[in-house]
Amino acid sequence: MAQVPDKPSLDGLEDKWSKVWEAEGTYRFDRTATRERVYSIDTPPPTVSGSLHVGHVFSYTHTDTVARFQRMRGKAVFYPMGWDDNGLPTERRVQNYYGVRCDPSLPYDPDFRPPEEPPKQALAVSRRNFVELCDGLVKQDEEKFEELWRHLGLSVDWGMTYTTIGRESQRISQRAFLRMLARGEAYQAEAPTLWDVDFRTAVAQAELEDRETAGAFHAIRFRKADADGDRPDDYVVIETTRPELIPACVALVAHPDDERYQPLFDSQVTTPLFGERVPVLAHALADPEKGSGIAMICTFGDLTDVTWWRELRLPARPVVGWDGRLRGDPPVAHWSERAIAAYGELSGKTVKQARERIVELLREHGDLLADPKPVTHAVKFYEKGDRPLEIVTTRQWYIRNGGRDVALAHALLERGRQLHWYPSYMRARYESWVEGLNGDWLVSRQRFFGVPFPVWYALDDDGEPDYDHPLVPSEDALPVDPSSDVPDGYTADQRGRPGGFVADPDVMDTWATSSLTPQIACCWEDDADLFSRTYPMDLRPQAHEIIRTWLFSTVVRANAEFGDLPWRDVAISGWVLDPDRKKMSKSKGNVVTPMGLLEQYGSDAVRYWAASGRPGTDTAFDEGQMKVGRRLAIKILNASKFALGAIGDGAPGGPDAVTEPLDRALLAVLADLVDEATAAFESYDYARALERSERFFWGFCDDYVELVKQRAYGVAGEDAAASARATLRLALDTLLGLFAPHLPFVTEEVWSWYREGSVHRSAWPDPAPLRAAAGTDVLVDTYPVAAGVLGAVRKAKSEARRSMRADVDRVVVYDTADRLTALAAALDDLREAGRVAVVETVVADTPAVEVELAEPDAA
RNA sequence: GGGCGAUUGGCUCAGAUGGUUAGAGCGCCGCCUUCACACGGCGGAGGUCGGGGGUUCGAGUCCCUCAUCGCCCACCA
Repeated sequence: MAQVPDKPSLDGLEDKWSKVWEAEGTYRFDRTATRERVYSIDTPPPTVSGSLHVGHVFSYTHTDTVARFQRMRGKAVFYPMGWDDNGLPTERRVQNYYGVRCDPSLPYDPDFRPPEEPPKQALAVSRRNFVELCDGLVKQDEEKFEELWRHLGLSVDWGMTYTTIGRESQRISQRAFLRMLARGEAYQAEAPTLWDVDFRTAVAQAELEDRETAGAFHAIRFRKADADGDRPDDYVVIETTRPELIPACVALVAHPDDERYQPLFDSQVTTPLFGERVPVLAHALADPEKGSGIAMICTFGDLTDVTWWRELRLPARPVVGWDGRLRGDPPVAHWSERAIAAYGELSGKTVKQARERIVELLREHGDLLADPKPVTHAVKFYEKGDRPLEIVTTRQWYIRNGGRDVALAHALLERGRQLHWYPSYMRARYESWVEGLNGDWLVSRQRFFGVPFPVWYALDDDGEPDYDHPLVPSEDALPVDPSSDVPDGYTADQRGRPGGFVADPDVMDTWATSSLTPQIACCWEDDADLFSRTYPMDLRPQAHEIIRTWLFSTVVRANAEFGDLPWRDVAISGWVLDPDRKKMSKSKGNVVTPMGLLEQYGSDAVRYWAASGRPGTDTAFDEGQMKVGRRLAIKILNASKFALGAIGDGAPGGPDAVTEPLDRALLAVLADLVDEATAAFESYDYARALERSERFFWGFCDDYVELVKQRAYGVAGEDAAASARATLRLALDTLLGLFAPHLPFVTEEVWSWYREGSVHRSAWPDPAPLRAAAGTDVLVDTYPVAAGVLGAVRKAKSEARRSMRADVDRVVVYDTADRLTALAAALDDLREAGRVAVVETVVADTPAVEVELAEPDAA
């Protein structure tokens, strides 16, 4: 046991205790615990290709308070940390950091070293070299992240970290994929796909966002095919924001009930400039209110085009290539020379350039009927992208997620209802997402730093891959990299040869791996013993904006593999907002670094701010709250120091020593507080638990400690002193326990002054002994009434501008008979604390306190 | 367009299942160098709870409606 310091301080507690916790294995998971004793947490693996900001500190603190609570409740807490280093964000960071780009056609260079300074022109490196650079950089990042988390005091078992690009994750990710493939839940299809032209990869519905973008309506005339003159009546006018797609036009479409266009249905028109004959068709999705009420269908301008194209069984005339430029060859072979020349004006241009050029051409030909009408409209973007998405037909892998299967969608909605949501209203986001799915989950990405699809294709005699019968490895061979590993029955030299094989070139989307974090953390199939003790997990903590991605996809995977939920509870945390109510921005987050805050205010203080944010609620970034937290932590040091000084070195009395009515009343109130804090934590309301504990604690310091101070020193005799000391000891133990999940450093520091072991391994406060000490006949009001009178005495002294030590001649308390009876037992304490000579009580309907101060000393 | 959430003193927030004069903290003002705490303590001023209507003996707390803000979702040519 350590000494109580003369001058307790918060400085250095983080270093001191994080070292001790590491050395003692305080947070190590007990692998012998059976499932019902385990509390397992599916911690979000932070993206390491960036920096941790205060938003991370905020939400990870929430989870940590819950972990600490459950640990004190006697659970073996399974709380591993993962690092999400897989995927595009890491690729982008590596490209910028080293000034390189990946060129998969290059051979591996084992001696490659990145340049000291990033070159102006990005250096092309092989895929394997690129992946090695990624691996190296993420390791550096992960070390920094771990340091911050330790400083913050996350009670993670640091012996159990995983990374989403690690071997284990790749194995589990590939295994889960192969099983879905075998069950028909994963499939590939060649279909129109949302495509980012800068990243040159397909993207999934979950990664889309709409952005208001400036555009313009162009009124364009299409000549009726059977027109014999050049009268206005010979034309149909459409309005479009994408005139550059006219060469990709395959039909016009109007609503079946639209009388303006009914006569035209099934007739033909010709496209301007290109003279292609296309039909006029009817479809209910066409909106008579929009534009001129008739639209051109192109392959493909937007998702509605895809629907029309599919349902009306139209031909495809794609013009936009993978690079976002118009393709070199015209989409139709039989075009006239004039049409081919017109297309030649567009080919090779970006979509934007082509649009400008075709508008000029249309104007020259008189097919543009008016100046373009500027509009602002919502356009789909990849959430990490800079240019609007195009729709390109490609072969991709999909996982069934209910987007094309009503029965599966219902099953997943049902899973959502089985899950316990905290706060409960967050479930609405899950449901609206599932109900709005418009296709299966596209999981393949044409990128490099990710988990490869464990698949090869046999090449026929012409060297064409047989996509319908993919070659797969056995599970015990996983993980595989098909670009270097060879499928069973083939030799390496058959790669790419007719009659040989070829690797699937794609990697899985990040979410395809992170949707398996419960399986990865719990070591599915790789450690059956651990898995049986930890899975399905107890808690998924996460932010609300990734309900549609991370949460939903995790449910999809667990439902497919195990027919069950991956966890019982989900706790949704809010965002950190700037003081001006905007989501905390990256730039802002870099100005205010988490480590700077932790050093300035102390980790407990920053945790206090975080833990004050109620579950699911966006919270303003507020250094003022950190100051308050720091003050609370210091108060805990000092109040504990006093309490321990008053208790003295002798063995503390147990509950039996508590005899004084005021002491018994305090413990009764404290027992209620324990119940309230426990209930709050059980429903993940760490903020409520903190707020109630804090409120009690300040009253405890201001009122109770002041009331019993003199008695504890012995002015009222040994028994009365022993009662106060035993109560102080019980209250101190209890309060440290209640605060331990929120303020782990200061509570551990105080605990070490007078107890063995860690407060974080001690039992969560139990109200039963407190109630036993209070007794069944306790007058609970004794404490609040006495505290109220003491407050009135203080107020009188303060208003008289006198010292709190000033003497008081007489106090008269007016109150109800019951409350005065409760107060009676604490009158001696009240006189000592307030330096009051005489206290009188008068039964009255209206409570009041009269205070007569003594004359100040003439001196 | 649909849905969810929020709207309480200058600021940031509490106010379970409706019930005495609506609570904190910050900031502000004043006082107190008190033997746990000057990285302090004590006290004060300051809101009638976004607007309107309703239910009720009684509403910040339930219902309706409007407004503003934020977020989620949606096949916006």
